[in-house]
Amino acid sequence: MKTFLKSHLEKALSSAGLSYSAEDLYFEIPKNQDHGDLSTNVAFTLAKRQKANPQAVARQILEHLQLPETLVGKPEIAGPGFINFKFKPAWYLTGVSDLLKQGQTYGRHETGRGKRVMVEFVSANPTGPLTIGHGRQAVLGDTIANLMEWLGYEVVREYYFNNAGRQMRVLGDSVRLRYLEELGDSNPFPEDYYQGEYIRDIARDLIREHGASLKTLDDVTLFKDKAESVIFEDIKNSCRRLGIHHDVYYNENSLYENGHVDGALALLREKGVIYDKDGAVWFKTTDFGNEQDKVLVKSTGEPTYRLPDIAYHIQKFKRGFDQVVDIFGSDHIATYPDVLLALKILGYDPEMITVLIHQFVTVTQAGEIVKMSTRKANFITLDWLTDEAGADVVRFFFLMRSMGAHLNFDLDLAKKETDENPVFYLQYAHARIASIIRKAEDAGELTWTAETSLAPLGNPDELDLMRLLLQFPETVYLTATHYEPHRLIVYLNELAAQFHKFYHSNYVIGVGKDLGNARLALCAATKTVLKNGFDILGITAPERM
RNA sequence: GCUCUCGUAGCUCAGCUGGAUAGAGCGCUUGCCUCCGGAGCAAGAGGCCACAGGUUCGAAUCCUGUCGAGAGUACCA
Repeated sequence: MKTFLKSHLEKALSSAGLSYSAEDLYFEIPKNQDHGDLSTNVAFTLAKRQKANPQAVARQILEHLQLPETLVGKPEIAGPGFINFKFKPAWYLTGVSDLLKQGQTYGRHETGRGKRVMVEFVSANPTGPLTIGHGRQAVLGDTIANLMEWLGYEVVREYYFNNAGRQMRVLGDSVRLRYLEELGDSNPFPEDYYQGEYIRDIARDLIREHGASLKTLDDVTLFKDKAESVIFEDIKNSCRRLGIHHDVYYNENSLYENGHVDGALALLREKGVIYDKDGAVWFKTTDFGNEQDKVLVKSTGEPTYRLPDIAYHIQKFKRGFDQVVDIFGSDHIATYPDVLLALKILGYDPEMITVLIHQFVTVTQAGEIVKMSTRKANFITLDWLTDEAGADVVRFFFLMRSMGAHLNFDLDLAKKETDENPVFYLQYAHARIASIIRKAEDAGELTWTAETSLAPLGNPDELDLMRLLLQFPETVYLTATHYEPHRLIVYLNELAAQFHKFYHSNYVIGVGKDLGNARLALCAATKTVLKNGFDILGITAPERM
């Protein structure tokens, strides 16, 4: 709808002899419907540049603007120089017919066709169950991946993990100590070890499988491996319950085995941004405006997380991705600038990497803030939340706020308010439409197809509903390109509200065949858009509730 | 100390390259079920958009400063 007007406007501008650039042509949907369906402030932008009166410029534009009268009404100049466009019903009718023809592909785009994008998310090391914080990231990542698919990209969902290093040794030893404890040997359990009950569960598993035969084993490898496989399975299951899967689990260790870590260091060294001091290897980030140089390899010979991260991202591009999306919690906010800097030095375009930082979930219970820490075991697991609220509610809840905002999760409210959760409002609209369609078709009176004549539609409720339906493709596009899933929820909410409003004063059944069929088709169109939106969000579209 | 994110209704939050009268949900008040699903609809109360300056035709939105919240600031990840 915008591109249509845009091309006409461009013609008008050039025939009026006004110079413009593509960015000048911007349309917005006015908040106030008296201002039409679309509005442009192009007269302001051009007037500013030429130091002219915006209203005069607007008049000049309109003199040269020719639009098909069957689709668009006469544009009007309003206020200090806005140009407002109002569409005629015919525009909506053809739009909704198209919608019905496209069905479940309505809202998809081609902009990413032939391009590959990787979305990396969760990437929690297998040291414990996923928490609510991980849950937010998991749902965000999966939904952003869905959105990229709707833009036409080929998407790979990736999980990066590390099963080596100190953390994992501590994990293994934690299991070992619990194992001994369960067998009656009490040992002091260090405070910085993993305190969670799940460690004890794993230890009991080992007793079931091996009895006391591991008692004299000092090497933690077996304990570590067992913990890793049990926990990883648990993590995957937590994701699965929310409809989330990963295509690739990328092991940090493979970067060492294939020489990519050393390779990355060597490349940086060639660029002269590396030096040795105090037995460690340093990255000269101060040359690029940083306060401090960063260590890439410790004096122990062990690399810090930065170096494998750099190597990993080099591999992402070598593996042929055109675009990379990384999703981190705000606790990783300091780590990515060094990685991006290194990639830039090595000649990669940092624009190809989109780093999305989401704020943490703060959990309150009985007015108290619950602190989350995997190690302290004072955390709330994602599984628990899924048990309590259900997958749809969990997904929706994590998506409904912008990721830059802290998400306040009131547990008491989440538990007792499930009936009034906004997700039900949307799903109810879908179920209600399904019910109407069933009833109308069962009565044998009404039918609809993509060819059904929508001409009888035209009252304000119907036009408002159609207007919103036709905004869906653009909403998907904006939601995806801004990586802001909550925008789609805001839109779907508006759509559901408009449908309920339409429903209350416009009968489908019992109003005659022509109008009935047309309204039935409008219901079907609404159902399609809701369903397509739910698919992107990953929530179910119930036929009955 | 420094960096990043944030501050909008009683609460939780939207507000699209800066646009016209600042919105939604929950909670509160009041109406609406002989009729397609009342998990709904309609109406109402509720605001110095943290504060102070600046930029311009125009600021919740951009810039500077102050205050307040969160995260980061390791030879931990």
